[in-house]
Amino acid sequence: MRTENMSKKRKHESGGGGNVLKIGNKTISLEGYLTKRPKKESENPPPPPSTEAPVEETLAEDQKPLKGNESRKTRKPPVGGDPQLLKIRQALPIWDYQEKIRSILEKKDVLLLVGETGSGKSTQVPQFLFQENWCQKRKAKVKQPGSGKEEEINVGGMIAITQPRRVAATTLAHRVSKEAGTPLSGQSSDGKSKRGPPSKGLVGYSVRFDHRVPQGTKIKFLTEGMLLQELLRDPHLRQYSAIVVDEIHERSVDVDLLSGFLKQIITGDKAGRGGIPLKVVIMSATANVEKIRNFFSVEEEDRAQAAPPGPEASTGSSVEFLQIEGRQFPVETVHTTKPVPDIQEELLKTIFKLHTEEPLQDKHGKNDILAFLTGQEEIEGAQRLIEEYAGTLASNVPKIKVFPLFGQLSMEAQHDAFQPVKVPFTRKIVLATNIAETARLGMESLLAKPISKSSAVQRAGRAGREGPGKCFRLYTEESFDTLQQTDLPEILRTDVLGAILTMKARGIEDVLAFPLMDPPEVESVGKALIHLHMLGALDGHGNITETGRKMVLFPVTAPYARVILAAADPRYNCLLEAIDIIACITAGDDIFLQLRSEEAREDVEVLRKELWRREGDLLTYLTAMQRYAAENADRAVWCRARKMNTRNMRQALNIRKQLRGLALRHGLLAEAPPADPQPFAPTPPDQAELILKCFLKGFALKTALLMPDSSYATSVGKHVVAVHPASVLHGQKKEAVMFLEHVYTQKNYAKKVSAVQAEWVAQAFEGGL
DNA sequence: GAGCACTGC
Repeated sequence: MRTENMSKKRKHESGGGGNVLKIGNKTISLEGYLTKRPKKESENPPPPPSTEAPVEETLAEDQKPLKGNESRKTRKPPVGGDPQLLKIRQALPIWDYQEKIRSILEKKDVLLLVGETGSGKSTQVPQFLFQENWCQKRKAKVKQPGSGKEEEINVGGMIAITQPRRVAATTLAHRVSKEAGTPLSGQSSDGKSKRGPPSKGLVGYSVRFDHRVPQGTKIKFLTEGMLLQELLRDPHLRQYSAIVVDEIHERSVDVDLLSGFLKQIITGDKAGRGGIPLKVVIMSATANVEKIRNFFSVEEEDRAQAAPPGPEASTGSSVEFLQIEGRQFPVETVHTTKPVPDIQEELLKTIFKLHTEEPLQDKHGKNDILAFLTGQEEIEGAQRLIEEYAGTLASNVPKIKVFPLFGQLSMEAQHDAFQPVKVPFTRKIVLATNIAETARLGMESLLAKPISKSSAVQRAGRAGREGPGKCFRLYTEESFDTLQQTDLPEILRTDVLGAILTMKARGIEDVLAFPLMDPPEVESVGKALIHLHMLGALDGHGNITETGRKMVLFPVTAPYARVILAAADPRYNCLLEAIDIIACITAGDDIFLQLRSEEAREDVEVLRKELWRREGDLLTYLTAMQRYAAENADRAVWCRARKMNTRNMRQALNIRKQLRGLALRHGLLAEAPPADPQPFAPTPPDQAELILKCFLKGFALKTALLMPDSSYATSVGKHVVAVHPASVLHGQKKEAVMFLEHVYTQKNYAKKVSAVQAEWVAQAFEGGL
């Protein structure tokens, strides 16, 4: 049973995979919640593949391409692996389509595959394809760009499968390597890679902070962002024979950009790949794929541009379409008959009606309840009310155990929400934000979004994955009818600054001509171009500069990348400090937890004030990072004493390490900084001034001057902004402030605020700092 | 004195 609530959240479906999920070092079992496999199998998890097995021999046999006229019918199923796993794989809806998929891709370069979550497409499609003839590594001749000399290179041999999120990529890779029966090891960026000779394996993955690509990898899972990064070094994606783009329906900016680059590669002249085509499989969990299909269909004009029409030009370039039929239990969807005046009350009524009327368990499993709410506060409120009311129930009614689930909860608490309740005669109720929707916890679910009808319909279908289900929409059928058909893709909702720089750095001169499924407004592209010019990433002709090329090497937004470059300049010489600050800011939510009560504030006031700096939030972040890194004892204890977000501080340290490494590799740092812990020494005021001037290089537009009436007005546009109460500069008057973020809520608020001098701001605009 | 959620390099 699911209860859903109107919410603006992004939806998401997880990829295939098992019912056990690894997050960092933790293994989270989804059993008893949204179990994907029949009970029997999940109760008897197959043994891990033995590392003693003759892996190399297996590989040699399995990786053999088909010979000449070898019959496909007689070929063994791909990769031995575990026989129990093979049985599960054979039961997947996609299994019966494998010959069809192979035969399509033998003839065509592009396949659009629609299949529900759980159809097995993410795990099986790459395994269906890696032995194909076209998927083997080949020698090819390409002309060198400058000299025109011919050079022999390797093209192809690997399949890339992109995922929107890291957890999905790593989880799927683990799953597929198990199925394939080959170890998933190799170079790990965390320095924990195993000793001894590098192992061989069919499957690898590459995500930020974590790369495991064993020797002989044929199937590589990566995040969309990571493939975009690879595109910088390898514009023709020469190491790949095929790219599988999974979860394209989510329409992230990254997947939209990736689609554009892939379209250019498949419609281009292929000279950069020595004439060897790149196969592309586009996978979507939603059926309304007309736009995607049209986008990848090669129009006559595209083809004419790509190559002069030849006898074979009219075949082989169109998009093949294949829909996988899923298995579905019926889902009863119920709307309210009239608009709900109080959503909280309606939620309670629905939950308790279900609780008293529905059995705790039926033959399909437990009847737990999952409800989606909009935010943490709403969840905490609902939990209080439910528990209060549950206490008044008669003793013959089952007990209730409520599990809240939102991003700010500790990993342990999030983990709890996925465990079956151990107390007998008790129903589990999970109250979640859209965190439960993401592959973060590997669980697919339903969530009504007022903006997307198609996904609401799709989600309702999902309630019937393990057995008949019910879906309660706490709004009327009429409001459902008013929902938009689909979501607005992210690229139309957000700033395109980063997207434009991504294109420019990958050789796109005319960004307006770049193929996109949903091109943003020309005006917003123009604004981004101007902003990039101001940042020094583009020259007067709109061409990428050396500065711009260096900026894209750093995994931060363009303004932060500009700050990093400025900080590396000998005139400023504050790179390590800038990196510390940027790491803290980009690690997620604020590293300082918001304190609600006066009491909580008093508890940590003394310790927090040790970190405060009169210069503002940036220098405060710097102090926090330096003290945290200097901490020799338990860093988690250090965080808790100051009510700081432990998870984000750990993440900040990861980012800091990555940015330092990149700075070193690209010559911004002469030598590696000394290892932690280093003794803390406060940053002197003149150094603080240099740091703030560096940030002005990236954020000159985000400055405001003090007005005679004590308000602040932005330097450009003269909009009134107020310093956010979470800032250390709240309530203070400074002649000018720089803010890295702003939100418009009750007021126009500036966040991440620093005190600067009006003169510095003027200099930043003149570019004369 | 505030307040939506989540993702990526």
